[in-house]
Amino acid sequence: MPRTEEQYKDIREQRRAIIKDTAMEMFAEKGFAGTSISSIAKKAGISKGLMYNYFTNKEDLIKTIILDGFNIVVEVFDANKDGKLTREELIFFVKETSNILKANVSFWRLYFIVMMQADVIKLIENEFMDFLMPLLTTLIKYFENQGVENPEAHARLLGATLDGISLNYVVDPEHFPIDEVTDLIIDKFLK
Amino acid sequence: MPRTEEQYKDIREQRRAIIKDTAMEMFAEKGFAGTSISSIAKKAGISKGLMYNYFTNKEDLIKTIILDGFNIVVEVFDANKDGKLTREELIFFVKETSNILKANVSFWRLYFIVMMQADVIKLIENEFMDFLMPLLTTLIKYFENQGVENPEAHARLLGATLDGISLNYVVDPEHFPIDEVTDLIIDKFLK
Amino acid sequence: MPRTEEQYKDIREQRRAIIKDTAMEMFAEKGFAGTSISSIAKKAGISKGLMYNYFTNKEDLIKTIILDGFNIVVEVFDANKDGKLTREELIFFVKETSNILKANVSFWRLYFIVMMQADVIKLIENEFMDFLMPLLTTLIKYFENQGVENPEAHARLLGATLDGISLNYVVDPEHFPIDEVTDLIIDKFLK
Amino acid sequence: MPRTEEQYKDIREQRRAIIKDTAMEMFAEKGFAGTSISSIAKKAGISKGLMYNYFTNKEDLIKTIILDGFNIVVEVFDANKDGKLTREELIFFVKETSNILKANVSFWRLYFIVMMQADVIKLIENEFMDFLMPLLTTLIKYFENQGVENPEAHARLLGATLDGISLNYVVDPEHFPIDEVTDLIIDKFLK
DNA sequence: GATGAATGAGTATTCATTCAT
DNA sequence: AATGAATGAATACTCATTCAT
Repeated sequence: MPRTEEQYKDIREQRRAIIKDTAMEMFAEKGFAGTSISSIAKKAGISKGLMYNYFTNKEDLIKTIILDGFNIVVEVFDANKDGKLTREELIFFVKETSNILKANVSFWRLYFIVMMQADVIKLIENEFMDFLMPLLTTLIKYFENQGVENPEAHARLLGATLDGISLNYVVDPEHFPIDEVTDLIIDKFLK
Repeated sequence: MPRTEEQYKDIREQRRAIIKDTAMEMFAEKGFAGTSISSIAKKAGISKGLMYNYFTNKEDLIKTIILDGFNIVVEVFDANKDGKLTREELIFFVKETSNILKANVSFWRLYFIVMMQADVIKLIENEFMDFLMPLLTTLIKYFENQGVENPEAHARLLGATLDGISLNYVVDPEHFPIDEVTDLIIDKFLK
Repeated sequence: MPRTEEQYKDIREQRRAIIKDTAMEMFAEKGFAGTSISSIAKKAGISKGLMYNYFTNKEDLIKTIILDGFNIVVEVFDANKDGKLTREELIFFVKETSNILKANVSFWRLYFIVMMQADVIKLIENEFMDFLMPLLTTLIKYFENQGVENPEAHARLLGATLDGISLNYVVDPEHFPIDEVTDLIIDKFLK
Repeated sequence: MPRTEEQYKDIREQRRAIIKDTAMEMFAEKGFAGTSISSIAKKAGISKGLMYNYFTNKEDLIKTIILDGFNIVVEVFDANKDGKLTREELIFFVKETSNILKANVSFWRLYFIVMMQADVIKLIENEFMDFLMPLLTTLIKYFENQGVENPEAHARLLGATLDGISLNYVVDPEHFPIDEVTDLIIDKFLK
């Protein structure tokens, strides 16, 4: 009996996930340019040719991986999509950032490593900005409403700080005191 | 008659400088793996073959560049070598960080990119840690002396924040308001 | 649908044979170092890249060719694998050498020319010794059992003589009286 | 005081000799293609550019070396030019072969390597044959006078044996017992 | 859908040779 | 005569991508 359309779709999606996971691991390990399509295929247990059935090319593969990560973040902050931010929402936002990191360190470790690569950044520059700017605008508005002197500097500093924390945690999750540091940010920025 | 030894030395040093500057710019622009030796040669106005007269290979070139910059950093923070930090010294430290970044964006861009690449990290891992750990220790001591509740969290947060700022500035130097953000850090952490 | 495993195997074996034959001819004509991979590819009617699908590198190619020849010889002398040699076996051995040469002069002509090249010898030194030493040891034992005064010199001389005959025959098969010379060796060494 | 013309000529000739000796050693060690002009220059203690003042190019250098050696050989066997061979002369001939080999292994190593390369053979083929054929004829006559059944087979076998010995010795001069083997030939063929 | 053979442009690197000084 | 910087063509090898089956 042939598989149902549903089953085929499931197989495809599982396989896509395997390819993406494998690729992310290898991109993190050897760099984007240093990882060949055929080595990913081999490790993922499929043929080279079949890779192109799932992703149109190498660029598509890395973009998909990166955008998947964006989407997770975007989804989490869905609550703020109205463009307005209360103090409580922002505190949630900050805490949630650390929770997401802690919940899946290994994924985000790879994610950061992959994202930092110059050639990768170049590929997703536009999408990255499309994702980042609304968040930044919302933050700036928040600090404006708080009546601080330099709202953009505040917003940029908070963003940069969250980047720095993520990076430090992800590089050395065992030693970086993420909970204390998170509390400290809230204390410094949001009290 | 051949040129004098002095003349040959001058030629070599000038050429080496041109190659390093050009390479750094391109590595920062396109990444290490994404920049070919021949494209550097072309941009530097010399032949591909001559590159190998000045650097034994691509790895030698990137290492030389990284270590050159590393020496600059070590020299700048030499003042803090006593291991004790006053508030004024720390403020100087923070400001100097942004000054160094601004003074040579393209180098620090490359520097960050390189530090993120797993296989390149291994090349200078040891030297990097030898440089970083004393700074962290000194920072922790500073916050201990300030009598804050969680000195390590403060030190880590400040370090992470400087990382995040550096990263954000380096990725988009035209838009990131580094001076305002720097003032804000001083205001938040060191007042 | 992909080809069957059988089909792929057939394709690979045919291609490998074509590449090896072409390479041997060119190595004999222009020397190992003087023959480029891409020129072999062109003459074999395939792309440069495909060469590396069949042989991991140039060294692998020459080694495969040389070891193919060893294996033919080893197989023929399989009968002597017990390490003991009767006079009859040794006579068979000597006669078989000339028979093998006569049966495929053109192959062995190329083979000798390729084998004589210093850079080639260097690459297969170990394998060559692994192949040669057992034969030599067996020969020495034979002459020991015959009670001659200097068994190693006898064994070496017989080996060198067979080399010289092969070389002379292969260089000029039409004029070199291989049968008479073979009979003479048997007469001189094995009576 | 400037050097005399004579002195300049002496210096040139000494330098040419040094270059040739150095080159021969390196060609024998690493093969012709595997030895770079600049490595010869470095080992000979002169600049790369000056090499071209002494030899018009790499081919000129190898040809000069080969023809030099060829002249040595012709000179040594001049004594046998009368076409008649006594047993004592033939024994001297055989012994002299091994003496010449032993006296300059690295040259003969190179010489054999070069003779094996098809395109180089064509350069000196004629001179080589002019030298070899009379020797063969003389040998055949010798065995005729000895009253052996098949004089040509004897002459060919002796020639081939000397070739084989030369080859084996030159390939592995440290282990090949050339003196014992030489004595054995004399014993087998010339007693 | 699936395979892996096949392509060709691209990469780092080497080296004989030239040339300004 | 002497130097070594400079060139550029050539080489081994890689890899994203295509395609016949």
